[in-house]
Amino acid sequence: MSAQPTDIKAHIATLLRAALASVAPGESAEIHLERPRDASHGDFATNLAMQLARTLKENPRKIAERLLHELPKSPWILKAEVAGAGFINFTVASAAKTAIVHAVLAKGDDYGRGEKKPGRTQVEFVSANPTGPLHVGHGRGAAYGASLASLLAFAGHEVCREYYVNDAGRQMDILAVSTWLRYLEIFGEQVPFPPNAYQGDYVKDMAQQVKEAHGDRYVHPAEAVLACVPPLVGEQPDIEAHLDGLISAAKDLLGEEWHYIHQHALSEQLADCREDLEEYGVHFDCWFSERSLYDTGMVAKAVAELEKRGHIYVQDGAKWFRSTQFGDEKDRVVQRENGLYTYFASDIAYHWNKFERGFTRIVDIWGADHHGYIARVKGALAALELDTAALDVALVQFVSLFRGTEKVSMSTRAGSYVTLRELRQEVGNDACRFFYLLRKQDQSLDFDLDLAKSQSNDNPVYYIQYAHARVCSVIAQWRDNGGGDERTLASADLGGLGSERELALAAKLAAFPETIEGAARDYAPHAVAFWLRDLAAEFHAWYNAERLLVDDAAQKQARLALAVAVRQVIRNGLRLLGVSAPDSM
RNA sequence: CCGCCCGUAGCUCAACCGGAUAGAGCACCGGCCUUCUAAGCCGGGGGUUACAGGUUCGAGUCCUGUCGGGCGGACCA
Repeated sequence: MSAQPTDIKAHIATLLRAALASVAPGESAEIHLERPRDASHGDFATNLAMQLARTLKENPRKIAERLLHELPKSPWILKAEVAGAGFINFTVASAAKTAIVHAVLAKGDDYGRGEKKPGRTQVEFVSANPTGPLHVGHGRGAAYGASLASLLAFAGHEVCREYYVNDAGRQMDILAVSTWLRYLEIFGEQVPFPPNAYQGDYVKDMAQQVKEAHGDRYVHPAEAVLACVPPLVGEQPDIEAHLDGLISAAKDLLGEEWHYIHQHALSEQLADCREDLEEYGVHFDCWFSERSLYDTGMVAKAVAELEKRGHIYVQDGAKWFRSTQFGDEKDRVVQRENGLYTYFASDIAYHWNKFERGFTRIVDIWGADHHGYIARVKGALAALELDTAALDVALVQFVSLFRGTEKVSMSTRAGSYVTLRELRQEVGNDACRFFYLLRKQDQSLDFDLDLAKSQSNDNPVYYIQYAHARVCSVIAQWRDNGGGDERTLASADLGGLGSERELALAAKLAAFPETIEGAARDYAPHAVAFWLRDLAAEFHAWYNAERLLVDDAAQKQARLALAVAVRQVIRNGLRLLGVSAPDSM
């Protein structure tokens, strides 16, 4: 008799391959085994015969019969039969199902971890401009990116989590000049604050910090500032040009000291952002500076390389990348008439740099409004003869925030938004992370604050955590009543398990690794969230139907072992989602 | 006008890269606490998967078109 297989699914696949070899030699059809929703269809089902029907030109049921006839006997298969249009359904022995409990307890935190995969994956996410607090939209990108990265890592990939810091653009200049104008206000120099500058109170806080550190060192008379700026006149004044004028004025008047204001604003906002994310349980391995791409000449080098390869032309004084040759709908400017590079140019350099750092898979997580950007970035990679297939872009749809039925408008510049920090304080980190993950990232999300707050006790995350806490509670009582060390449960005799619910639970635990694999493949952490909800539901049903602390010692051991295995899998799953697994609630 | 993402129960969403009778939660109705946490369990009603074609053993899933919604279409980022 063969040794009991630790992976019954793989065992069946092996049997099927053997049958396939004798029924259709040379056929290399992929063995696809699924777990039927309907219990009457057994524990596993394959559509192999239906797949073969195409090439063999034969009735799928007949093929299934022949496969079944050639299927090697196994003591772990109780029944294998043809059903429906040509499915082969397998029913496996109880012992082959419950064996998973030992596997879970032996592997512990590593149960579900995939084999180490070759290559290096980078996941870049959030990457919000460091010009103000993160808001609820960033919260979704952060929750998705962090969980996806954890999921990929757990599935066996080497993963690097990166935040791209946009510290080189006009937005940073606007933040710096906003800070400076608030600083001037403190000293009574009234320069009208532009409506398109950053309005938030945090700007005033930074201005105050500058004053406390350096006194009036950066003060210039309001008249001197306004003298450099074209006044706002007419029906529709050009407020953008006015703002640019203020930036120029600030640079001229402050000289080298402009950089201090600029740097102060940047490092303050970045530190705030980092702290916010760490509290949220979102960690980055690398904070990559856009400005460094300019400082090291990478941007100029990237444009020069495209030019060398003949993909650049000059028109109206600007340099254009011929992205239409690579599937984009129009060509794109990389260097403006005024000599400044565009954001796109630094992004080409950035992605080239990602390849140069040795990543074999690059995952960019962008807001859905950037979707038009994919074609041009891939086009640039193709022009540089880099592997465009190595770049995957996951678009995260928008979050609309509601207070009841009232939609909350969100604008960073206007300063009217709910911050991620406020959201976390109101809803809690766990519920917040989980709520975001409860839908696919490519679905737009209505986040009702009132609902999230009032329903926080009905949030499914508590349902899952409760299952975990319940097991902890039972184990604590068992231990207090002389049960001993729970580690002894790892070798418990599982013969006491046999009810339908127990076998279904064991089968569910066995499906965890393939759930991880599928979720990682599809970039779909939400699949883990839904799966955990199902697991918790099966556990709660069992818990209500049957006592764990029964008198029969052997049965008690077996049930407790199953419960601890469930707890372990919940813990492993929640960890990937960035949600805590509390011992009590 | 063009491109991308969508359209599934009253609401919010799933559905194993084409599989068997499309599933959950919320809401609604009815039951279960002197025993391990009732943040729980058990039961019930609720669907022409926007619409029309096509591909095949089989379509919510793939293709075409129509309708409806969201987001894009800067020498902004």
